[in-house]
Amino acid sequence: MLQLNYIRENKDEVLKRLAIKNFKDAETIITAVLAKDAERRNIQKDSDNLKAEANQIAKQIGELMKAGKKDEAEQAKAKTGDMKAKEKQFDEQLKKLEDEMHALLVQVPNTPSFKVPNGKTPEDNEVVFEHGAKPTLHAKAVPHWDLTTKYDLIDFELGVKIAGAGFPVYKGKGARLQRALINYFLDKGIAQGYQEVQPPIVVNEESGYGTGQLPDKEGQMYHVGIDNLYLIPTAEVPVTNIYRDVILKESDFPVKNCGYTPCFRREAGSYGKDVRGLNRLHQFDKVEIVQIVHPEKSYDTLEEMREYVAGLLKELELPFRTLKLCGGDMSFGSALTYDMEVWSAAQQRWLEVSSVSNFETFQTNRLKCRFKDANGKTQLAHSLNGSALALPRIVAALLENNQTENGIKIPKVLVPYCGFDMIS
RNA sequence: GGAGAAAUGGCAGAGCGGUCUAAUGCGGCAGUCUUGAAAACUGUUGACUGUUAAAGGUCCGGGGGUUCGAAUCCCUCUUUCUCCGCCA
Repeated sequence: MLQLNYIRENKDEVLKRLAIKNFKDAETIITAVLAKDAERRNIQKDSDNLKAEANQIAKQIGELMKAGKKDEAEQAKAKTGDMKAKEKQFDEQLKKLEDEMHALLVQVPNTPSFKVPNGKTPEDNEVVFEHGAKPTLHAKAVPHWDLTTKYDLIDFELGVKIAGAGFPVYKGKGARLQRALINYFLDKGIAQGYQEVQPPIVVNEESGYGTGQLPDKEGQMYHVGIDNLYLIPTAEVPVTNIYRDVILKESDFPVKNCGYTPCFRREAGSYGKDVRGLNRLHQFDKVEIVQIVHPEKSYDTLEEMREYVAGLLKELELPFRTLKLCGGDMSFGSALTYDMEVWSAAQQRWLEVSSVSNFETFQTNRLKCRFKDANGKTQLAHSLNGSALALPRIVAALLENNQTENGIKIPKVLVPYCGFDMIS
């Protein structure tokens, strides 16, 4: 959520930046917010004055009672008259205005960094880095959904029987490969200075709101109605919410956490080749990295995180490219996002396996995650996160790219984790 | 799931209707002393809002109520602890 103060003082800049994100109603909403804000501040002033007066009288009555001057106390009581009713009226007006302002503000996406390229669709994203040659496959090469069946690694139909489409059952070496990847990603994260955490995989409303999934993406999450909990769509939600209502010390920076969790996404409305095989699932595994940093450092941190994820892909020997997302393709809360895509050789397409974003103060403002700066002033920290990495599409690319006539080769770094070097 | 108790500042803990702008201790920070450190002593030490700065306003788990006045009384929700039951 954007900071009200910032909007108040930089209206034109906010509008200019929101335009990069192609946010249509910017002018209308921002103007409405500022109008309500001005009104609220006026009423607040009147309300505060009234309360000050009432406090004064109450104090006097206290002193009179103590001195045993009952009559004078009664006279003072009479002075309070309709103050109480007025106070109540002010409170109601203020609450109404605040609610209305809030309802408007949560609709406004984050202002993108000026580094964000203009554009509306994924085609407008900017390729900033490309690594590795696309492999040439043998003549009988097939997509991963055929390989998983051929080698009995993943049973999609069995998952349909147990839960539904999009909930695969990993078996044998397929399951072991999953476990290997999770351990590999976590070990790398720890080596990079991240603290490993195992958070809850359901969250309450407040947490969903804190990182921006609510109210914006209500329909994308599985909801446990009876307890009013949401299955997490990413570890970002519980891990970032660790810092909700926390005031950090400057010496705590950088706060680095990583965690493995299953992730659940309803993905309503998806269809076709995008959801074939492992391309898009309702439940999948992911290791997430999250950092809370000093505002001046957040863009350096973003680059560091991008490099880190790129390093993982290099070690896995997967051809990949890095995209800087354009205004129209960025997520709601992000100020700058890099997507990492691996080349899936049998499908002949790029698959997104990581998204690394700087949220600046967008999340921390909702979370009230702050720190005391050198001058002793509290200010909002910056939050960032990235997938490092999401498993299914990595598995898809590994299987497809490394298939030979004799089986599927496991990349060197994973062999110690898998306990085998070939799936055959 | 049943019965009982509790929730106060970074922590411990007092306050149970009227200077509470919340005692006291610990911790943190600054100073004195010291070559330096420790100890001791002195001072300081929350968040939000508001203002050029102040004044003022709000906050004692959340929400609501009683009252001229609520940390303190009432209702409600949540959480924690103790005992019982069930259980990986």
